[in-house]
Amino acid sequence: MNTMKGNSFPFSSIKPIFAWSVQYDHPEIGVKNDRLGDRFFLYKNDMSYKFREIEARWQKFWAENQTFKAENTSDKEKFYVLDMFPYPSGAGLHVGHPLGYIASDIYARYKRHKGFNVLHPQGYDSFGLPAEQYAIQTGQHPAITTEENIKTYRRQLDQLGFSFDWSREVRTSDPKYYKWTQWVFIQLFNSWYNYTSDKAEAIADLIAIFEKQGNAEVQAACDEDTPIFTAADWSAYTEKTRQEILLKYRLTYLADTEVNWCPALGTVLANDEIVNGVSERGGHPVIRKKMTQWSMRITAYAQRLLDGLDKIDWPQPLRDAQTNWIGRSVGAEVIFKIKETSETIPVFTTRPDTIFGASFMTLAPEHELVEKITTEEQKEEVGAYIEATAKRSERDRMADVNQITGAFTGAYAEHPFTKEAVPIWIGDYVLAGYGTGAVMSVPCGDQRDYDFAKHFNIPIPNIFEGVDISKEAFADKEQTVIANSDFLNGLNYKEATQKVIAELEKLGQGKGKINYRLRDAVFSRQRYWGEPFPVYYVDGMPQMISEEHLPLVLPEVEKYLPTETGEPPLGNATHWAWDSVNNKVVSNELVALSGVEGSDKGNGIYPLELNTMPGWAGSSQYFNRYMDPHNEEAIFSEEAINYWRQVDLYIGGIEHATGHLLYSRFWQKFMFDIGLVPVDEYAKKLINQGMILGTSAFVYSLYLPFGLNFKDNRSKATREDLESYSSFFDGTVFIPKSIYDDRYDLSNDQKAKLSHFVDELINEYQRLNPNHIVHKTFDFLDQFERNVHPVRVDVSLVNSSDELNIDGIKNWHKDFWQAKFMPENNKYVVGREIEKMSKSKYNVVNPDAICKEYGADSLRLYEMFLGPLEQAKPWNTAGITGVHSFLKKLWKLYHSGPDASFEVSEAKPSAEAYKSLHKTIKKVEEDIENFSFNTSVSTFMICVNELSAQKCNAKEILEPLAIVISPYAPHVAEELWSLLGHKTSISTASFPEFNSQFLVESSKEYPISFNGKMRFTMELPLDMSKEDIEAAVMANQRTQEQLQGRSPKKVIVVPGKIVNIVG
RNA sequence: GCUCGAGUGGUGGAAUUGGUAGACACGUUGGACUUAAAAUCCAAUGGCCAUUAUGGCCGUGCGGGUUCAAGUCCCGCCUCGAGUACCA
Repeated sequence: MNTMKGNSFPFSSIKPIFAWSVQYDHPEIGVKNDRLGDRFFLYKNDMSYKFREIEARWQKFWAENQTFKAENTSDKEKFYVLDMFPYPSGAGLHVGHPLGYIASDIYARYKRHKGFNVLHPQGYDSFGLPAEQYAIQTGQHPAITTEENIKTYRRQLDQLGFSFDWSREVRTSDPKYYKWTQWVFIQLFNSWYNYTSDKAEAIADLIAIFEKQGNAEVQAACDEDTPIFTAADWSAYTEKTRQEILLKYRLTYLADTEVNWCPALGTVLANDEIVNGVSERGGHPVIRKKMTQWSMRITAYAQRLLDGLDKIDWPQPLRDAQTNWIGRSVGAEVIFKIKETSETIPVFTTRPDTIFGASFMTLAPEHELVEKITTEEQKEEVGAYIEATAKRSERDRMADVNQITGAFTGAYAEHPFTKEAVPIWIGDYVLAGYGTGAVMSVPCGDQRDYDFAKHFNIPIPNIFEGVDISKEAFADKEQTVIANSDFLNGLNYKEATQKVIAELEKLGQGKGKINYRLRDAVFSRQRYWGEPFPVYYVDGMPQMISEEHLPLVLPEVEKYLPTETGEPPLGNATHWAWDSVNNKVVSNELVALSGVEGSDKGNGIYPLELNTMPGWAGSSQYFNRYMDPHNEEAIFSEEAINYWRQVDLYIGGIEHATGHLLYSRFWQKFMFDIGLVPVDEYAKKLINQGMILGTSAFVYSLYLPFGLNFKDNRSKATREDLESYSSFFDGTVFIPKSIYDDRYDLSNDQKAKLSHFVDELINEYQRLNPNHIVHKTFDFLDQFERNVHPVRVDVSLVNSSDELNIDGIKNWHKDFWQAKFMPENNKYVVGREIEKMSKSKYNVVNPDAICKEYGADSLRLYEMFLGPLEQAKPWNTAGITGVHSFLKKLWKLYHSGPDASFEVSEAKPSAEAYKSLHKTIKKVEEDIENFSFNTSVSTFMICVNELSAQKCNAKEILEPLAIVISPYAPHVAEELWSLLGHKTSISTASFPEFNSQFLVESSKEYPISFNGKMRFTMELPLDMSKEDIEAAVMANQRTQEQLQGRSPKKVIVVPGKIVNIVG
């Protein structure tokens, strides 16, 4: 919270010569001011640190001189520093956003000082949902909102003094940019994945293979239902069939995908938009529905995405997240024959060694064979079960894991070895989307199978030697010795697995297999504000618009909601058909005139795709596009990509671990395969900056029954209100137990306050209802939940003493004020909670105010000073005065002249001054290389404190010092640099060379410890021998005092470090 | 449940390869300057004990261990945070 402390003068550049102020609740004047207070000053100009003026001047200078423009050719070595580009939301930047940008900016500036040609671009991920939702509500075109938001972002970024090369700005929603997103999509469409060469290849090559030999020998990533065909079959197929088959191989393909469909809203919902099976907004029913959607065959790259992680310097948690997400598991596919039919069921298992323990099989309810194999007697039960599970969303299914449900199909499979009948069940613990959607259930070795068997009374044969399975399954494969398993008896897990796979292969009923959890990525969204697909449909088959006619620009629509027939918003466009003869977008009406849709006799006008691409489309190639952002002929030139190659340092949040950071690696690998980029990992090193957390404020509002439902704007219950409740409200006031336990982490003071408030209400009630007996009860927690609850309020409306700005609240949230029975005059109980900083949590802190009050350099230093970059940390402005006064001290060092005017001395600096400077150079250099920016800030403070104490004003010290500080506080550094007489930007200066000779010491303050505990220190020459040190220490009187006459057992002397005496 | 990360003063956090725990800052207290305040400067500030000085004891989530020496290494726990979840 802002306090009255610190440099809070409205005009920093002028210093008060006379001033008086009115304090809060001034005892004499009796004036109560609001928090910011009113101050009246008379000012005179002086030479103090005028950060506002300085920062504005240099920001202007950098912009006018394009100081940070990077060239694609240079004698210097290149270095590419990248930030994750922001989504320009309407809320603007909060103090959490710049954290990573400040770190990367420091690094980029440092690398420039170190003589690198640095590429440090910035842009906007400007397609996205918030702008679209705003458009739905207001009718405002998302492009306009987006443009406005970008302006705000740009202003906010500029005021922080980042060294971005803005000439390379990209925006994903700019047709000039998304032209190339569409272009990559076409390349993906025209490619397939060849497992033999282990890379993506042209679809034309695949066609050539099909023409020659069919697909039997082709090892490719393809749909599971791809039929096997010969060359003769291929030539006999119709064009449409061929296209259908090719679609099963393309890296981007159309497929029926199961989605959460909300008919009332006419859109697909993400899992977290559904609560208890109904939509979060509106409470409409949601069903699981198959929809034809574009998908990306990212699974083809599963292994390479895994292997690539070893080649890049990314944080371990992030690599772990991707590894888990890809979820490689090694096992076997086993094919079970179904008795009395010709059908087979393949299952995937990681424990083929336990096959003799398989006492049943379980299929996912959605499994396609379920209908075929279910017997007449079981039809009803199975049908009912499937219907019941279909109603439950995936999320619900996951939520009640403990509930065991299933149904018997009546069918039996044949065990591959024993040939015994294995009953086939269905159960929703088996997921349709993983493996084959079917499992062989081995209850003795898998807890889920065990629970299922117990629940349905299925036998649980034990196939492990000497293990008790009467209570639970035994899943420790390392401890397994197989028994009751024919040829596997006595073998351990490894041997048995090998053997059983060999036997299965002999039978032709299985093989070793590696399975991945990773699923193909759905690439369609039923949204307006995204990249249109460069796709039109002829006879239901997708056709690509040829590359030279890109971009296919997003059409205008009347409204941004789905159409009445449930089509995506683009279905509202009147001009959204493709004239394949003239290669342009034309009116939809012309499609109807083309006669038979798709027929050659028509006019060649076809419907365009109505879905748009997801958010991660544009962010999957932006880092490469920055290298050559204005190229209209190609996504980037060969020279540019070969010069910059890859990102050397990428800074961004870990929340993108399994989204953007995985998809973009996939795109890069694909682009590598088709020869567009020289490396298949685009970011050599990645750092995750920790989140800056916000402190949310809650008001614990008491919500007694009689406080509800005021019809007018009254904030206080009347006698009538209270009496109207008397019939069912017997006077029991439910005192929240929570006041007294720690659920809401209330302080004693808050508890007392809330408790007092309750008492007051009871008194009020009793005054009005004297016949009622009122008693407090602690028993009705759920009543409390309903009656007293924390209500979020904007943090800016609560001061540091937990006082509410009541007028502010009234304006801020009308409903909040009106709906609740609240006490008058600040008798609120305010609670606080640290959580993610977010507009929806009303806990954002805007950097603008801090910039205004302390300046960008202070904010930059402070954000770094908060703690290690990678660590999550709550925002708290309390300490910012520290870094701000550091900057003032720094400024003073260079202003030793009369009236604090600029003055530095040409005189030779002292040895101490050299030492202070070179210590700092060394430490800061190490810190930046290690991304330990917080410790650099304290190093600067130490240095400036030392130089101030030495009264050092030597140019020879202060000039290099400005350079060392400039990556962190670039504005003040530029100003000092120019005061030192330089005409060019400090960013062109070389980082000072560290010279160790200034740090050479002749003696050392040795810590003398006894049994490892330091007792005193002794100053001894560093060139003293071990023996002499020992002698000197032993001769010291204080050593003898410590020993008290005992002779030491041992004396450890580590020259230059420590002396330890063991007594 | 699984995976990863973290536990150090009133607070944020320092502590290279094991070698003076608490750097640097915030806050607090006292002082200087001032009619008064702000700003600035100085001093103290892990806890407990002692105080005439030199001091003493305990301390990095808990319990063990290795070592001359452990915040740091090893073993076993506890707590918190993040991610992920019926993945066969």
